[in-house]
Amino acid sequence: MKIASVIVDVAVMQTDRPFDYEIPPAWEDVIQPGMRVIVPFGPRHVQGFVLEIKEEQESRKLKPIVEPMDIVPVLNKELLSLADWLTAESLCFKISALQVMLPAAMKAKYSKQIRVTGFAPLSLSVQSLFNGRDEIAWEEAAEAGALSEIRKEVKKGSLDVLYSVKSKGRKKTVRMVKCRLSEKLLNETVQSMPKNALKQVEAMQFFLGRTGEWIPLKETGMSSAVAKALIDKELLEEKQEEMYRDPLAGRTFTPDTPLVLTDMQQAAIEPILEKVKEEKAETFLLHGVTGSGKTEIYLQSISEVLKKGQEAIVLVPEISLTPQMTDRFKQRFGNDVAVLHSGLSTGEKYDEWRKISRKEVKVVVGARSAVFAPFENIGLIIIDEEHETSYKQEENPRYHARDVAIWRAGFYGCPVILGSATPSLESFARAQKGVYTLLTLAERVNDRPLPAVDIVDMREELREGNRSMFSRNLFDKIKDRLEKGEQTVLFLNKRGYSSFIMCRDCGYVPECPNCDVSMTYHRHRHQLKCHYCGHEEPSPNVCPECTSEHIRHFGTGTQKVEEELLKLLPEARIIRMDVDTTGTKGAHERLLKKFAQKEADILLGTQMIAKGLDFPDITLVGVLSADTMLHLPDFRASEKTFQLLTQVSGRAGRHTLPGEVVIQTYTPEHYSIQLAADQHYESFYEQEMQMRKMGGYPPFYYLALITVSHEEAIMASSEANKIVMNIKPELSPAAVVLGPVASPISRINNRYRWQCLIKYKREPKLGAVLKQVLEHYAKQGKSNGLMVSVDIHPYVLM
DNA sequence: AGCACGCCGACT
DNA sequence: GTCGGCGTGCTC
Repeated sequence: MKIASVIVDVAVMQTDRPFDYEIPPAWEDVIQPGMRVIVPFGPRHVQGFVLEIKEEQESRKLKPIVEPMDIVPVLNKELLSLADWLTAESLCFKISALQVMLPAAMKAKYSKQIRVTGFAPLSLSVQSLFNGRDEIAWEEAAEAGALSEIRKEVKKGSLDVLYSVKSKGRKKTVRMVKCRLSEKLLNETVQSMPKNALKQVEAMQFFLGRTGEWIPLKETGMSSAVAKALIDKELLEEKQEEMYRDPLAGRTFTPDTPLVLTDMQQAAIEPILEKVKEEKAETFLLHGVTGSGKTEIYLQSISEVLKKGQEAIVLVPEISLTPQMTDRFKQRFGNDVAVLHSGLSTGEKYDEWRKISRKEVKVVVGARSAVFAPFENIGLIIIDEEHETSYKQEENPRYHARDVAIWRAGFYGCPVILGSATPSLESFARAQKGVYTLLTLAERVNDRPLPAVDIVDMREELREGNRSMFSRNLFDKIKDRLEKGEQTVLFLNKRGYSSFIMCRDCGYVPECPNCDVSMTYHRHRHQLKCHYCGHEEPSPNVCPECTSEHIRHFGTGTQKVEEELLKLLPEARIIRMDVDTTGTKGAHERLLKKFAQKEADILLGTQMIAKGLDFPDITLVGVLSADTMLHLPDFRASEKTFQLLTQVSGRAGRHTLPGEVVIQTYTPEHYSIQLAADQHYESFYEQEMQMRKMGGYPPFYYLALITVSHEEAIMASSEANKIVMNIKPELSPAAVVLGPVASPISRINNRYRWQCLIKYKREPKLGAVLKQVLEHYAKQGKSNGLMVSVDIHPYVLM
């Protein structure tokens, strides 16, 4: 008999293995590895992925597959083995690794119906619930509080529970109609149709000269009632045609042509093209200062790949997946490009995915998850802004897109380009060691100078009596640009946009009742919100501790900056970009467009404006507080600060007008600020490498983070201790185990969190040991309420 | 994760 | 004596 081994859609340790199912003879030629199927699992039906198909001589009693969910496999052999690797690397469940490769629309949606069997009579109360129908939704019975009643009926055999599985996403279709008559017959019919059927005659006349042609119903102008009548009369025929939702509808792209490369660009692209030609896997680190023309190198490398009939994947950080960026790919490669980003609806993403899967496009530009694009002949993978932390997924499977890209490139034998003006220390260190090949673009295209950078010591400002958030230096320069009609970008180096409130009299700061974090103030709704558990409450007008009315809205959010700016420069036209103003679809694009068209003088924003902005009239960039990020409990704080400041500075003076940058800080002596001002990557690298070496952090050590949580602090800490005791003897003496200590965020959702950090260089057994820990707590933990999670190569240590 | 089965307290 | 609480164990 033919047997399929299937991974079921139940993400827990106990079901994290293949289950065997009989393939019914009817599906024997249909079902293949990589397909989704519906299988019975216990009393219900669930979605599953076929891993392999086996032929067995002896028949055994297995449940049969209910039905396939796909006509062709959604995951090919390569992606299936990538899932194996992901599972092992990130210690996730196999099902999570499989799901992450597919668009959300292909997740299963489960529902239950209750059906009358007719085998036995129904009780009166249940009869009235069904009210003549022979099937109702489970939820309806639940709402009516009739579940126990229903259960009894099911036992009696008078009712049945149906479990259904559906794919979430729908293919979008359009109704098409065609006239079935010949031209001659149509003419006659139009004449002979009853005169009172005016609309029908009108509709049929539309088809004169287009008989036999499929036309979207919409274009014929007839109503659906008319269409129905004509179809019933067999004058028309209809069908549903599958179509793609078009996220770029109404946008046109002026095709562009390759630019002439500078000598430096030429030198950088040659080794890449060579590997493309040889079809050899090699990872290049393309280190190019801002404005040095990395994108053109990407574009021309891709061109070469397409010429060979191969495909290319381009990863871009979500935050810079702006039209400005994607348009360049669209302009160069037109309809060969699919774009995947979070701004698309589930359906739109599904459509883009299908275009890729059917090989209707050759290039994918997208955020992290686009690294799983189901191409089968990849010739190049590019990761732009390689250092961005958003390439690491912070939920299971906790993968890094860079690692996945390199794996896939190994499979297909193709190069990977990691591009950045400020490479991550990990990547640059690998380039130094020769693991990656370093390519350098040291100068801006056309020799445009890097902008001049002023560092302003805000302590000094304060000492001299300037208590505003703008230093005199920055303020004068903003005023100057206003007068000259040039543009300014003001950057608030702050995670998010949020502020908190504090009582000025007693210093009370409202904290989330469930989590150990202060709450975020949302001005538009005058609410306090917790970003970790979602708890919300009205913002108090009186201090709950001391009843003082002096409540200060603390933390300089962009809104506050905007207000103060307007006070000082009422004539300035300001565009504010933060989570509040870019929440709606397309808002991001709209605001940037406004700025590009010079409808504003100042663009004020957070992280999201640090990248990709490339407007000729930006001649001033101001960083309001460069060091807010520096004091986070994160060994990467300096690196992040350096990267951000360098990126932001790169926004100024990219065209003919020279640029200036003002960086305001309370710690002007810090090397990450000093060296970012000098745009001196190598020096920063050297300096930071020393710090990492001393601290025993990456790239000198790898990290693994174990987090233990429990409702009782004691339990979390004692179990974390036990774990450490158990792990330590399994590791080599070279490994360092830090902690356990309480997590920086010591409580989330009423669960206390303890963590321990393992630093290691080579621990072949570590994966197995950690898996054991997870398995142990999956069994035990369920009853004692303990949760344990493991993050290999973590980016968030909180 | 669901869901069934099973074993103990408060109700008609 | 039954209803329903949630501990335990299983799902090809």
